[in-house]
Amino acid sequence: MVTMHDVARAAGVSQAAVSYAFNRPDRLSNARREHILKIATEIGYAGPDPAGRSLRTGQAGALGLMITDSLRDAFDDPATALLLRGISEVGELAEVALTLLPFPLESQKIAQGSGVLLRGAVDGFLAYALPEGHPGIERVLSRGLPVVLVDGAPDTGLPRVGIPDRQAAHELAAQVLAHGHRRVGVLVDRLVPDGRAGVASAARIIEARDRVMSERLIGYAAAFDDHGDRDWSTVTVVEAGGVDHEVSRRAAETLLDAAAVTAVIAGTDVLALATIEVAQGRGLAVPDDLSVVGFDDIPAAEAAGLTTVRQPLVDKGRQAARLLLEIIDGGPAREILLPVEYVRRTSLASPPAR
Amino acid sequence: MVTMHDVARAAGVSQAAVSYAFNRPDRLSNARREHILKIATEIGYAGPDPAGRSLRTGQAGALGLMITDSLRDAFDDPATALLLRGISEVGELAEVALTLLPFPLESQKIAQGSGVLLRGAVDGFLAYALPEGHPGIERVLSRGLPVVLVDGAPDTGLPRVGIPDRQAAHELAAQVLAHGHRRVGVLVDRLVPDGRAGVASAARIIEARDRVMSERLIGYAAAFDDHGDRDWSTVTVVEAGGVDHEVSRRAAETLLDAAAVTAVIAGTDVLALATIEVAQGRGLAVPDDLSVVGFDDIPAAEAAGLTTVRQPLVDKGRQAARLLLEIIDGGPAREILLPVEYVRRTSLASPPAR
DNA sequence: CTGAAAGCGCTTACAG
DNA sequence: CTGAAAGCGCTTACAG
Repeated sequence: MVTMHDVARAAGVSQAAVSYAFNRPDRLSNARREHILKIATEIGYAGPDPAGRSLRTGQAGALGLMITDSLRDAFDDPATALLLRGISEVGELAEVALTLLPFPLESQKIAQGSGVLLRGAVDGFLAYALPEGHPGIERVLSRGLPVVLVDGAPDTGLPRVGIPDRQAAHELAAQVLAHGHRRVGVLVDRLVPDGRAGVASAARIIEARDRVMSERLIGYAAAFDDHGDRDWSTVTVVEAGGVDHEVSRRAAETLLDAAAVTAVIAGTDVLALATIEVAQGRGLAVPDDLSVVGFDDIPAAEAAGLTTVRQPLVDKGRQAARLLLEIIDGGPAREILLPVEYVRRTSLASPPAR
Repeated sequence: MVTMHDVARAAGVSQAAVSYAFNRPDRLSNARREHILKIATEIGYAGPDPAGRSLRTGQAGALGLMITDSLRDAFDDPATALLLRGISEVGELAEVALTLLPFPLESQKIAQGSGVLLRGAVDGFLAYALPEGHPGIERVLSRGLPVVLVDGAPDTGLPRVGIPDRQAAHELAAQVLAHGHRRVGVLVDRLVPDGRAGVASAARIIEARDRVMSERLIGYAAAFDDHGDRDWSTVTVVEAGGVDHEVSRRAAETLLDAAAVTAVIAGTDVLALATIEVAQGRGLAVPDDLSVVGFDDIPAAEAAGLTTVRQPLVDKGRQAARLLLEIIDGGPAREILLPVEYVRRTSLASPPAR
């Protein structure tokens, strides 16, 4: 490997001069600088080795991304894709790399202290939708690196970017109830990251560790409480156990099999769109036979006429990356709450006159 | 910052012992190891600092991903998402991180030697669909790190994972012609990464620097040549200038405005699906009024009944990541060609009897 | 504007 | 099974 030292010798200058040639053009005369750069190219030196620089400066030049359990899911989910877009936009501007950290599911590995989480050379972490009590957060915190939560628990004291999930869900469910629906089903992607799927018991709902889903559920339930004559306890909640299209469809099937509902409140647009598909496959017209509402307003929601809650997904990514960069630079930890908006389209109507 | 040295002092052992406690459990007695680990936790040492380890071992523990110009696009494109899934699957297994390298569009920056491309701490690069002559490749190569091309030029001598684009395109176009189409239009995402959109001149097609698109064009043209009575020169080729849904739709509009075609051969499924949308918006039935074929077989293709070419997108990612890992480990550079398959659905039929 | 020197945190070959 | 020592490639405070 050609090092700075080699270039310095070949160019007849000190090692410091070579470093300056690459990093501090102002500290060298132009001629000197160009001479050094020319020699460097000649002997095949591509520039300072990141490992050396990183050790010396204490900066990695990269942001770590902790995404739920598996990266696989991340690339499957439209909402996540938009978030990543916002994050990478900022990363690009700031010229920092984005490091996706594979997250071994076996928490034993994480706890042991092995794993990329601890070895990844990053300056800080963005933790996306990590379930509560996930050992990853703790380990990362123990490295002493800044962490910004995205869609995480609102009460940890950690800097965080999110939306008012509970209120938005409340408002949305209120709309559904205002249309007169009495037999309502709810779909969530997952409550506890154990892959379990199917009708969720009350206990399961209480032990939910995915804070975003649980906040939304609280919002839905609150809307029922507002009405004296609607009973949240009659609502069937089905958990998909994942975020992909396949499990979403299956969850919709389970719900439609389990209860004769006139409206489905889906915790995400992906679930809502899968529900519309499944309903239509069963010959149910949306919204005439079945109303469906979602959450997120992913791009595909519009074409499907889905009534939903819009959250600024790309902007959430941007804000999160900026906040992390700020904190790395010594800025204060703070919480950013982004605005949401009820989007009325055509998938919500009054229940069919039976 | 708490270092290994601090732990060693606190535990009353040598620095080497601390290193062993974390990296080579077999070189220490169990009691000793546990004592060290306990002390480490007590004084807040989370494990070896990646920067130090990286400098010492010469390994970064991360794979770099070079994706066209902007990461933004990557998260927009279903085919890329599947590729990333395959890559991350392997990364997860091998416990290496995936570093997305923001790619400044201004090639000046790259040429200057600044930029994350040179600073990113990675052990090798996966270069995805990089246009020919892109300065990034050269710079990265100059770092002396292994590079695996994914969907790149087939004749650079660099290790590469791809598919037989030309033959597959040839076969697909042959199917279109066999159905009797004479007025055919072609859609490509981009030929030259300058964002230009619209009808592509012959010169523009020749100067194409996106090798995948140009290979597919060659295949299409070859199919025309096979037929004595079809003239490739009458084919209108429209370039979208990007990969997202919006520009894809616009390209379809441009094509349908420019020529009265009975069939559209789209260079990607995203373009094909956009074409179907636009056609239906104009009151054209697919395939009765207009046949459309795509390329890739992304998940959405099936529901749309799109006739296309299936390529194993996830597997392409897996193979590429594995190959890069192999080469980093000293394995030989080689080329992997993945199989493709013509997928007949309903979007291709005979042209309407006029 | 330039150079000599220290040291960032770690791993490993070596000697015991 | 254990420890002392070297050195990975770099940047920067300091002295000139």
